[in-house]
Amino acid sequence: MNAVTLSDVAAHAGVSPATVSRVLSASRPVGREVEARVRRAAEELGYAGNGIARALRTRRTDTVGMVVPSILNPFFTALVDSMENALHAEGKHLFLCDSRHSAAVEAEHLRSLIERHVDGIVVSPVHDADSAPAVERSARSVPLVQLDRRVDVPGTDWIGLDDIEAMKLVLTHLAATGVRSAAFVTSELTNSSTSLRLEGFRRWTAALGIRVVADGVVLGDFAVDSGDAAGRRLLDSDDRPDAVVCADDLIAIGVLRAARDRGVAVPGELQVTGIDDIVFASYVTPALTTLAQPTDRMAAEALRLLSRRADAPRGEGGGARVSFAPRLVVRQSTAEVPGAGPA
Amino acid sequence: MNAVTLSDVAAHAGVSPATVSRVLSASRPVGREVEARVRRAAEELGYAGNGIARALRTRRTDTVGMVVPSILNPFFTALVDSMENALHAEGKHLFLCDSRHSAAVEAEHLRSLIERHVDGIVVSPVHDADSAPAVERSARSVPLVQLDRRVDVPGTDWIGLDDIEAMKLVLTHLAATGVRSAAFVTSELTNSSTSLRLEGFRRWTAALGIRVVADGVVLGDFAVDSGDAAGRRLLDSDDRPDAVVCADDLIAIGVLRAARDRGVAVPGELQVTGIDDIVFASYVTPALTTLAQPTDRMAAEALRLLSRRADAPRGEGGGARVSFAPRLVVRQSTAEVPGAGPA
DNA sequence: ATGAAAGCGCTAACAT
DNA sequence: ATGTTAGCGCTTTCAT
Repeated sequence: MNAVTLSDVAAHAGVSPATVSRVLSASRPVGREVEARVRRAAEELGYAGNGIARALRTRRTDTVGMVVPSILNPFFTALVDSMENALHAEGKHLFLCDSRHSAAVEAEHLRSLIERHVDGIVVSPVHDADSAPAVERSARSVPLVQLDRRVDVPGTDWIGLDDIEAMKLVLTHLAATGVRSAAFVTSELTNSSTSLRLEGFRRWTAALGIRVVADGVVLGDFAVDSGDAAGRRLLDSDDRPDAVVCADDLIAIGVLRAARDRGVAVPGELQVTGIDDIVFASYVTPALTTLAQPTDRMAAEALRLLSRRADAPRGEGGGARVSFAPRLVVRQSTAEVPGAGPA
Repeated sequence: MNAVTLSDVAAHAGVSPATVSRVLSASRPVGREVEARVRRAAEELGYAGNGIARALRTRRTDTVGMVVPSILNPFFTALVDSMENALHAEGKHLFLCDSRHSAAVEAEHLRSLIERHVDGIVVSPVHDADSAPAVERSARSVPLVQLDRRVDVPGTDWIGLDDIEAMKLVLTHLAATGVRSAAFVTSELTNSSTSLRLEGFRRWTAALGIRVVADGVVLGDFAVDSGDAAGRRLLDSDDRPDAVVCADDLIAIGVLRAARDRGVAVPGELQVTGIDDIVFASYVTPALTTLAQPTDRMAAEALRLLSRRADAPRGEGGGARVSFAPRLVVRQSTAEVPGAGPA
């Protein structure tokens, strides 16, 4: 519909296209009077510019692609928001892709992003194994960092949570409230977060002398319904735990619902914890004790690593692994710590 | 990093660039043997293609831009998800922009999308008045439809909820449960949804003989904390309503929290309703009675209108206004309808 | 069925 | 400080 080109502006202002380009991109000094004429011409014609042509020439799109397992998961929504903020501050833009938990869709998105020549890619791979080939291939043609989840690809950077530390924080808190036995509810072991959190759970229950109940590790999805089902199972068991530690807040909210349906008092008879501190964690009843992830800092770090890769000569180099410690947010789904006075 | 071009493939296969293009885009018949040779060459060289160059030439990007007030609002998250689904089905991609409730940021995003030559724009304008200039300007250079919220710009299409019908559904239900007085909590009157919902509230309370309490229309934001504050105000008032009708689920969740803090039983002493049926509406206590929006159908309709505009010669034409009726989802925040037996 | 050539709109050498 | 020229990688007439 709009077809005003840079050459049109040049003709209108009586200068060369190069001069117009210099004025509009401020890439080189230009005479005061000429500059004014060019600006006025551009204004009069309603010149809009063509980012496609510019990108073809400069080989930069000022765009970063982001691929997440599902934007419907509030944690990823928050991560996307943090990335958008961070990019906006640098005048860059975000091209968002949703894998809908499918490695095939994810691979397709990655290919498309590379074809679009984004300046970098931030990806949270859906699957430990299935995601690896596409991630590896992509990392060869564009700066790429993994965020939150990761696959094992040599020479790529990763930013995420210190999962072991996360489990330490949660279990130490629970131990202080008097918990003697616990269960762990998480997703299938097909992504990195899950595996590490389970490892942390095992390590720190052992270290703190908390007993893991029979069938005390339940695998499902990162979803409320999955947590609900797991909760029922655990509550109906003969070996009911003092606490259910969940690998994310959605699962924890499901467990809370199961407890309510079963008439089990939280935190009186059962304590429950999550991870992520999604917005709704504070709105459920009882409000959820969880671990907050510093998504803003993670996003900033992701961008830093991305531009480092962009500047690097061609450095495969070692893959950086930057993990952030979460912050424990104590709410009403866990019990008071004896001796700890009220705030 | 990757620099394999179509010409490289052509040279490798011993054919002209034109032939390679024809094979890879299947745009014209090509000899069987030649085709095989080209495909093998592309494969061997790891040819990826350059979407920028293609877009420059074809003037199509297979990309639709979407601009929403805030992706952190779960309703918009759902809308984005629906759009992504619909686009994915047609092999197109979504370029998502978040206005963070700022008309200035929104205008910037719109400009950027046009510069990127997206094939179309779907926008939910943040502000009745402030958003208008940029929306109007954008609509002149690219097919554009408004979704959910709208500004008054002649000749642009809009898809959204039938807000009057929405209020009718809610209030009819409340009347049936025995509600005699009500209040309405919404955002400031700076966006289209709010104004229409308020109008519907006024019209249908009058029609159904429901009294609007003193100071019974409270304005704030589409946010939980805002609903919480409004809820306290209404509950502390001398003229406490039987029901609080909220303009979205976030507000309603805030009102529920206020009721709990004040020890007011829901739905016994106070009934509460929302709009949107966000995922968490069913997880709060008591689960929220609300109106579900058919976001998938809305997204599909948005795309249909978009391509209609793309095909149109240059038709300003009349702006279509397509509104969808919501579906009432009755949960525990409203009372039983007397005489209506259990399901 | 294939190739040659032009050009999408812009920027970056290279002149002057 | 400004203009001239070439060309980013692709598709698409127009020839053959």
